Amino acid sequence: MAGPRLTEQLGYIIASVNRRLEEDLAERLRPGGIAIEQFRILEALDQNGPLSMGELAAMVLVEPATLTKIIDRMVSDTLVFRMPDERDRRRVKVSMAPTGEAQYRRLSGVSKAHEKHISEIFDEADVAALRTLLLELKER
Amino acid sequence: MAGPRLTEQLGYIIASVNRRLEEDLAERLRPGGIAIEQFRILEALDQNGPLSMGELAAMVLVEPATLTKIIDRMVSDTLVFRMPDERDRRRVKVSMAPTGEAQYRRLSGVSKAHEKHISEIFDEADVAALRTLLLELKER
DNA sequence: CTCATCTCAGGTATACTGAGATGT
DNA sequence: CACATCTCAGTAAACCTGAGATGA
Repeated sequence: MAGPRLTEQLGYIIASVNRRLEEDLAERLRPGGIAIEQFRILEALDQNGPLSMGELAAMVLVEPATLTKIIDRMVSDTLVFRMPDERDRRRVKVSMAPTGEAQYRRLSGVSKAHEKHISEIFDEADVAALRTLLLELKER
Repeated sequence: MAGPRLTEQLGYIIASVNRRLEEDLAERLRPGGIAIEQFRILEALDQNGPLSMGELAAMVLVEPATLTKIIDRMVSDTLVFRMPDERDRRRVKVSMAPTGEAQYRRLSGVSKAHEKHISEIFDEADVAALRTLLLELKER
């Protein structure tokens, strides 16, 4: 009748690992004085060009209402700016501003270092296996 | 020079998966009107008996200061109670109260169902592999 | 008119930090 | 005295929900 032990549950293990990794990443971003979500936003914009609020919220894993406030702050800091989407004027597109590009360039080594930190724990095959399994889990 | 794509980074993938799983778990717990952290606390106490605030905080993945407030609420709801640890009186032990046991019993099927939901995506070997890889990542 | 997209506002819960109290 | 454990207070950011504005 007893449930599975907490520490053996996959959901719990993933939460722990996620916590650890976010601590590591936050630590690496601390000198830049930028939060993880903001960093991911800059990264997403750098890699995809301008994105709508909705697309960005899904990508950065925050609620739309929360993203509104994050972007408000980033606009104040002139990291990004908003623009109406001319094709569908309900949408608001977010673009990288020069300050944001500079900021991102300064921190762009962080992702690589962080990923490297992770991969040093495993050999290549394990990293690949882990990625495949997690991606499968993510899609469902 | 470009960093790894956001959506291919292991850290990001784990964050996404974690988010999905927490949504699923929160959904299952909604009828019981209990949050994930509180549920994990009840689970930890059920499986280990009374734990100190420090042990519990580590297990439930929250800061000690945050746990203090969560336990305050749970004490108000008579789910758990605090007791001084007689061997080391700096410590505060948290114990399950009868209401908590009843509440947990009512929800104890949730963990199993949640884990089952996860494992249905994979075959047994994949689940085992994933668990092993994540545990390795967790320990470092 | 219906639906989609985004913003806003109110209330609740958490994170983080540093300071304080108590005990080892 | 140094150190560990827990609590407390203040600030910041996030969640959730529902309501509103705008436009397809």
